[in-house]
Amino acid sequence: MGRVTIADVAKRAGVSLASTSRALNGQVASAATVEKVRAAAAELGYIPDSAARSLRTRRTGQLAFAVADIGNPVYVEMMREIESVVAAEDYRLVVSRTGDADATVELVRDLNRGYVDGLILSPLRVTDALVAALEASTVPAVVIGRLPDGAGVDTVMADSEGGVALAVEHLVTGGARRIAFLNGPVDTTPGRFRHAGFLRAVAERNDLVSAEYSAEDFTIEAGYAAATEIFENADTPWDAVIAVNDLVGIGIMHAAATRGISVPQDLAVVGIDNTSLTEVSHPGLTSVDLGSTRRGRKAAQLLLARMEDPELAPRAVRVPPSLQVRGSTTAQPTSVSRFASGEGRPR
Amino acid sequence: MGRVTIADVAKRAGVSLASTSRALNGQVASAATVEKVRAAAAELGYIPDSAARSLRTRRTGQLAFAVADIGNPVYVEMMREIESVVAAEDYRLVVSRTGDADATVELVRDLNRGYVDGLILSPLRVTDALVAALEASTVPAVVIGRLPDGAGVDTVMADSEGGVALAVEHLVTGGARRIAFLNGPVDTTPGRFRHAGFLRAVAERNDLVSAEYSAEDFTIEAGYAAATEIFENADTPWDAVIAVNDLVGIGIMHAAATRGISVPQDLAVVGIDNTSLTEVSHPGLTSVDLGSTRRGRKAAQLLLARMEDPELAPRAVRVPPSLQVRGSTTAQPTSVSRFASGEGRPR
DNA sequence: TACCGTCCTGGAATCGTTTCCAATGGAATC
DNA sequence: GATTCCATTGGAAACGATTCCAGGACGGTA
Repeated sequence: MGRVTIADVAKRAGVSLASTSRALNGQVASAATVEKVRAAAAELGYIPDSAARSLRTRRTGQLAFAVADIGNPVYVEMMREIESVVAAEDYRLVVSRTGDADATVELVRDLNRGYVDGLILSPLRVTDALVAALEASTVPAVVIGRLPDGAGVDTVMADSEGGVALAVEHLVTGGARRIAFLNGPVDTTPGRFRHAGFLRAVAERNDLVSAEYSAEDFTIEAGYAAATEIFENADTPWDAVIAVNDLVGIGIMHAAATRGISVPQDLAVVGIDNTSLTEVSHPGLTSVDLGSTRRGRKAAQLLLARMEDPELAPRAVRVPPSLQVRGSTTAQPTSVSRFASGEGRPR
Repeated sequence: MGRVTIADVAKRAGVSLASTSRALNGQVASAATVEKVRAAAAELGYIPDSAARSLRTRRTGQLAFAVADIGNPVYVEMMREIESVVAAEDYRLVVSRTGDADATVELVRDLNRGYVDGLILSPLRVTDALVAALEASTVPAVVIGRLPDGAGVDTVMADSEGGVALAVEHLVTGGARRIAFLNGPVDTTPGRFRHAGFLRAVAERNDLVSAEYSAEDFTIEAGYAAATEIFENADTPWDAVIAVNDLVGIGIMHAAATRGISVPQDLAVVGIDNTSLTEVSHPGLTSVDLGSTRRGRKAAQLLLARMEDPELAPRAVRVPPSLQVRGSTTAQPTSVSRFASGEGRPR
């Protein structure tokens, strides 16, 4: 015995194929028919075939989430949130790697195969070709990040500038005057905007000494290497360093520990993203929360809304930042006690 | 103009639909035909439809990876590895949550919808119904974890017992005699086997004082709470604690820090899974590596092999454990320097 | 009784591919 | 020149669902 199809169910129930389909899908059908069909389907253990249904309905019940590196906790947190939002609407989540710029464009073009009903994309680098592909796509897409003004694509963006300003303000309030920014690759969206935020925040005050460095990647290792170099060569002993993300921030803290620089007494460190890592490090890493889970949720909601009504005007949502202060910027011996109290990072 | 179908390409190329399909899929076709078809397809921007293809070929090019909680770094590491293995064979990855026991069974049954060609499942709890569903499934599945002996399903398992034994041995060598085990929920696969490993390892020596506790969940928070309670009530000051996983281990270290217990001098802590978190904490967390990435890779390979040949006899692969020693068990001031050297966790 | 409207029903078309199978044409062999 | 063979080809039948559309049954009203 092979697969049980709807035809088998129809035969067993003694009604037509059409009626069977209607009965199973809650379309118009008499109570008697529904009853017979339900029973027959249950007896046979009928399970509808996705491919056939997709072919006919032009819907897959799947959404894609594409990022550069699923290893980065910030993407994991987004994914979790997105999964929970779309699962509530019975969508499955397909994960993809964006790869390099060409691969990203290829990924967007591939949407036309129709293997998903929508895409949430968080590209590290945005090219013209990518924007064009997104605008041309018949499959709805939402971008988490920044697109050029006027791009006809839904986006949800973080307020990097505002977030970094919060960090600078916090550090200055704590007495810091010599503040460095350790960026990641500058040709990326986060690299560019977080850096810009730092420049602006620093420019707004005239009592600060500042400089920008950059790590080769958004990783702990790269952060460690870059920080080590800074510590060795800097003629200015920095009061504080703001890292482009938490991973790089952790790398800085390790480098400091290795050289006997104590955090936060000798050096304050601030990360960005407020991932769960901030609570694992010791001391806890003060971090700018750019709302990754909220961005994930927002993106999922935008996508669902657009799939509902494709004619909607493109929207750009901005999620406000906040600062989560931990031990890496203030000497608070009880800074780890939140595990008992349940405060801290939003879950 | 609507979707471009293969019929449009056929017309444009001036050949039959059948020939067009063959030409595009590298089946037998004359060079001239291939050329014409290629050109026509390119001009029209033809992209084959996944649903139609799946319906006909009974293949989707998708695999599912199902775990309890994508937030746990050990699953993220597995997923990364799995993704890279299957992407090389042009498979996409669908992520699912296992949820509770019933939901897991439901998930396996759902495979019969045919939305994926295979499944990699890492269930926290294994029920008879789950095993039955897996054995009955027409879609190949591989389980990362333990199934009852004789279950006709491919599995890849960690050597929890061996791994915990390594940890005990390491601690004893370091001088520890009073060793506690902080488990997670005991009715889960990892809870059960890691605990059993501890009991056996301890039983093999007669000079040890030991006890087992359990945290309510496999999280930092639960580890912190349980450890705090242990520190408050224990009449035995423990030399070392082995945690059921890294998250709980980190929780223990935080609890220790809060109470002024210094690690590793007053208390040694060992985690399990050797996730990236072990290098974020300070000091670094010594951890039993149960080969999560290798298990992920193995699982992916087993799955691909079984899809290739469904008649294969079920296989059970065991991945050997190792111990990664870090600062939480030995006072090594340079324990964080590996970021510079590139050693440590396999990537 | 005739007519109309409502509610259900089933036949058949359709979604876009792949692939079976019979047919064609030309080259090669005798 | 007839026969065999091989390489290609195109028509048509799947794959398994949903949905259009015409028609039948039935009840109510004139």
